[in-house]
Amino acid sequence: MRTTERCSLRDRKRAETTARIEAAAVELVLRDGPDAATVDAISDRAGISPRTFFNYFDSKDSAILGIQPDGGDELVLEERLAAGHEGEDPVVVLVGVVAGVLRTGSGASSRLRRDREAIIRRHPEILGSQLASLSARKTRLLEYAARILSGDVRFPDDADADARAGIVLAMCVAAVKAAFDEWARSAAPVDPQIEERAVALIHTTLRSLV
Amino acid sequence: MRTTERCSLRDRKRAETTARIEAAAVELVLRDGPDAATVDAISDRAGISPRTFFNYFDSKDSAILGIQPDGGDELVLEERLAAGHEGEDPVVVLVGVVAGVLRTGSGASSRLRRDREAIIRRHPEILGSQLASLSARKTRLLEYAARILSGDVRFPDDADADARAGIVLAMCVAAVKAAFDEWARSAAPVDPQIEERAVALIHTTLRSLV
DNA sequence: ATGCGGTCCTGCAAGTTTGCATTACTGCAT
DNA sequence: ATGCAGTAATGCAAACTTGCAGGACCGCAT
Repeated sequence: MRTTERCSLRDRKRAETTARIEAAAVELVLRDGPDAATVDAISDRAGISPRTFFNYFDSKDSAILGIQPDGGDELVLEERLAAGHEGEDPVVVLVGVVAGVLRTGSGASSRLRRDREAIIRRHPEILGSQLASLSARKTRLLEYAARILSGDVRFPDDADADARAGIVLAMCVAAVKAAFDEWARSAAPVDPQIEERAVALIHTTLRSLV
Repeated sequence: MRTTERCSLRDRKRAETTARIEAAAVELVLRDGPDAATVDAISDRAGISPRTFFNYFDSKDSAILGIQPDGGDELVLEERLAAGHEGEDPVVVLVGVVAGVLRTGSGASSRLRRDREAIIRRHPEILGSQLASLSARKTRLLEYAARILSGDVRFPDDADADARAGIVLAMCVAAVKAAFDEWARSAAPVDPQIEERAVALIHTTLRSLV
């Protein structure tokens, strides 16, 4: 649960404010569309100042999708890394991480999750722009990608390791985006298949390329 | 030459204004840094209103690097496509196109080109953010990628063709970015090698992946 | 309970970017 | 030369985003 994280008053307040912002953002987008859901309006509804909004989220879109700023996914990532990906296909791991970042807020209520699904369906641009800034802003993600690749025997540990990590990460992001787009177009079921679909897309692409 | 494109007065004026904006942007960035080079300052120096600035370029950074808005690279792309890429490796073609978009302004004076090199070296973030928005905003690029891939026998022509095009394009963009980063770090020579380097990076990555 | 150090919230101002409406200019036909 | 239609330039306002500075609040030691 997101609302009773760790017992300090400060932490509780932060969690509550975060939840209020996410709820406000999602409700306003569903009710009035993404253009009418301005930062001012969201902040108003969440009971904070617009300046404070940006202390909680990097952008309007991040708030809508519930993507915590850089430090927030720390947990998700460490978790996945700790979950021993030894011998696993780095592509599978990375696709999982990328999809996981998009799901930072998935500890939230099922109501929120359902609403977000609807939003992504109706306004795919939002997810698109967020995915675009993923590979750009999230240096951390790149570090993790490099770390994962360095744990794979197939990848040499030379000076180009970082460059390769960037390339593989970009591939994974693009695949996740493609999988989401497909899911958004067809009135399909829910997400767990999305990661598998992304991996499958990468594999067929690679098979064609080589 | 960019300043004597097609003889209509209108076209000449447009070309001249474009050139003035690019020159102003580059000079200001070199003199005062990217933060001090505001849109207002650039527009002032170019003798236009700040609003007009955005009729010529999509963003401050695009102006600095001389990247024309979506329609601008039409020519570059058509040219490359016309130059018969039959039987050529789609990766090579795409890397060329991506690098080409970054060089839209390369018809400009050699002075401008040298200054831009210096800017990219000193402020790599600019190139980074531009590359990030490439795969996001440039729908056209994606279309071309799909077209190129559809011309290659190895790629099936099924429903996933667009998804695969997105993945390959993302790979190429990431590779070009990596190649540029490398070039920016080492006090290396000039650009023609960058495309080859990007292709090489992709190939070693693929070899490791499969 | 009080006070201290650190964190958080807020207002303000600057900068980027876009939409809309108004005005000016170019290209072309008369 | 004149006028018309389309295109370009501009001003204006709104929205997003970030840095800075002042004040409020929380956690903790005394």
